[in-house]
Amino acid sequence: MRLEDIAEKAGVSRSTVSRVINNDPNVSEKTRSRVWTIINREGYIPNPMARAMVTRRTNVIGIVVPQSINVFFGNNSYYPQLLQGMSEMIAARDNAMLLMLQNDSETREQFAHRITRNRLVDGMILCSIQLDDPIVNQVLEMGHVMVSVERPADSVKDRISYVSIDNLSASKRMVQHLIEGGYRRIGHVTGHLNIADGRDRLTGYRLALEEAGLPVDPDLIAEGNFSHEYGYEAMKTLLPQHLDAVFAAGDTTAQGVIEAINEAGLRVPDDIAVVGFDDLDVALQTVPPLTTMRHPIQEKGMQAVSLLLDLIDKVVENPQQILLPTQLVIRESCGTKKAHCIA
Amino acid sequence: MRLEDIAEKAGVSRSTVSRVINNDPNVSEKTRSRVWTIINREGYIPNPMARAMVTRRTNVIGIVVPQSINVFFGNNSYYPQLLQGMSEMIAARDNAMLLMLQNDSETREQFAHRITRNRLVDGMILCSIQLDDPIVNQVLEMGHVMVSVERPADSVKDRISYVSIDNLSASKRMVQHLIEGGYRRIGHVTGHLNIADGRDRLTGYRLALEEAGLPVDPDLIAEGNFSHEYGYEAMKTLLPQHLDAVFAAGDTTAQGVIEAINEAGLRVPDDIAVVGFDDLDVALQTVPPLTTMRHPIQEKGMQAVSLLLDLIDKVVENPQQILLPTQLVIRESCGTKKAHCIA
DNA sequence: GGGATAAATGGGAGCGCTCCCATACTCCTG
DNA sequence: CAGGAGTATGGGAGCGCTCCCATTTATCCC
Repeated sequence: MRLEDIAEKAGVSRSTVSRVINNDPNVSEKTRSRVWTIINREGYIPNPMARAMVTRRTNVIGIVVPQSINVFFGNNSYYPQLLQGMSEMIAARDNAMLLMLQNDSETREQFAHRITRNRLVDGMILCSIQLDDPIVNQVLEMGHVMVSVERPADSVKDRISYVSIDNLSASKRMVQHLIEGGYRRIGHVTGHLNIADGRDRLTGYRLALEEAGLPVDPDLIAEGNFSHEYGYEAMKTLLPQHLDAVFAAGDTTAQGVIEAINEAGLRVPDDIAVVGFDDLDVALQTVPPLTTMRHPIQEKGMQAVSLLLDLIDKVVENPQQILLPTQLVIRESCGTKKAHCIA
Repeated sequence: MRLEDIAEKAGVSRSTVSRVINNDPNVSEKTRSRVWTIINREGYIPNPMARAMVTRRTNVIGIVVPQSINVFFGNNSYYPQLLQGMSEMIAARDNAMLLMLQNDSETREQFAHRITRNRLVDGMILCSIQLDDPIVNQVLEMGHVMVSVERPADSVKDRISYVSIDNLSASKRMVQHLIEGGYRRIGHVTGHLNIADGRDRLTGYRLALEEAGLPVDPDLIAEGNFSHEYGYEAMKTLLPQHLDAVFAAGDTTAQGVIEAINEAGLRVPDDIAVVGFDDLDVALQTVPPLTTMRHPIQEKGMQAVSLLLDLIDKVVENPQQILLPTQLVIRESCGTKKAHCIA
């Protein structure tokens, strides 16, 4: 069933049917309703390719996930929430979502090549890009419209729109809360330091200590990558340092940290306080429940899509920066609840 | 850059360039290499819409997930593995993946309507469809090519191709293992009973008991839905029945079951043996490690894609059924390892 | 070496839409 | 009631490819 067939059945021209479908005001009420009747009766659906051919818009946007999916989804509610938000907004704005995952069988370069050669999408959302990620420049070079859900490297900051949070201030706030709680030897298990989120959280940790006049001791910092496993391993290396508190750059990491602490026969928060970041599902499953920094992940996905579509429609211009609010959520793992400071 | 521009630069016709791109053998080696040189130099990439317009193939396949993503990905490695497999095969066969998720803001009917009206995809893979799912009939009605990764209801079995495992035999085998281990009061926390996987596993449980001459006591069966929470709740209702073993229809469910058992002050497997199904990541994280039924989830995703593309290409005909092998993995949670029966 | 056969190439038509311009029709106003 | 502004409709062109058929060029064998 083609548009032309509908035109014939309705006794009007192609143009008129096209106008009806595209809500052009220049159609008489009478004609409009007659055409709609036929369209519905015949179950006509416009051919998206033919449409895209002319309009140069497919209404498909790409979600680029430059890591094997197992890393992303494994026991971690961050990406599901992000994707859910994107999916909601994509559907609301009548688009479709092309998921571009890096496969185990391909290198970063091959993946970058594969996605940049995709001429189907109107634009893409880059998830968890690394600061020196070659994908960014390649996507930029190919002239694709894009939005990152991660602060981009400074070198490309003025060419890339993004939606994120103020990781620096938020993690600084988190560490300040520990300091206010009376802790002095505060360790940090970092996130992935090649991802802005991870690096900025480390910077925030440093700033909080410095501003409080506390030393920033490299021996109290262990590198992680947001994962449970690294949290566990990193904490084991930190244990001999006799910390009184640990700021883990993510909740999943914090879970691993708690595990290592318990395994050493110590208790949270009595022996060592632990705080996380993100307020994922897991923050309520740890024992004790995790003090963490909440931010609207699903909302981030929605805003990213919305921004991308606005950029595509040229209703706004590159580069846009949207920072979403964060909220300190105090639970039992930081041990300040019953103590002096209820922030 | 259009195909025609390449033709001009190479001094050949559109047709010849098209032949080169599509690997038509009827092009001289000399011409072929000259054209490729120009294509690469100019960075030409064919317009997929124009191509799709003529060939009636977009090389995009839809992955239909008729549940909110949180249900799917939440703390559960099943879907990540499945998606990963699909992604690998989709890339290998030079296609793209359109992810169609049911949103929180829409009903099942709205979702079905949205996806069936999609004229972009060449075919779709249905994930975890329910036995009476209206989506199946609607997709069928619209004439979309599809593959299910779940055994479809009998009423449509002869019209739907699928890739799955023999859930019935596998779960029967699992329960037989418990029987061989000497257990007699074996309970079952079911999966989602409106999904074939869940229902078939219940049937397998029943058959195993019947064949062993044991009674099938409805009081020993509690309904779950593959989730952790339901496993926990279901087990609490089962606790008064003095079971000596429990077959959980999924590993995540088993995790909840173990939690409930521990909370009641009982131990696994000494007081109650527990077995799961699927061999997800979580099976190694429970204490003790979970005896479970392994099946190749990633492979399932790959086969489903491969089958779908073959159906689209008409190299095979509907309906095809592919059943993948299962493997009993014996760990500590069933208590048979040190006992008489090492199956 | 010439005719038959095969290989290589070119160009028209058409996929199903949208967009633009031309035309027809409506209605108001002086 | 003529004229003009606005409203409604129709039809050609073209988006960038592929496919088919016609034509040209190379190859082969007696």
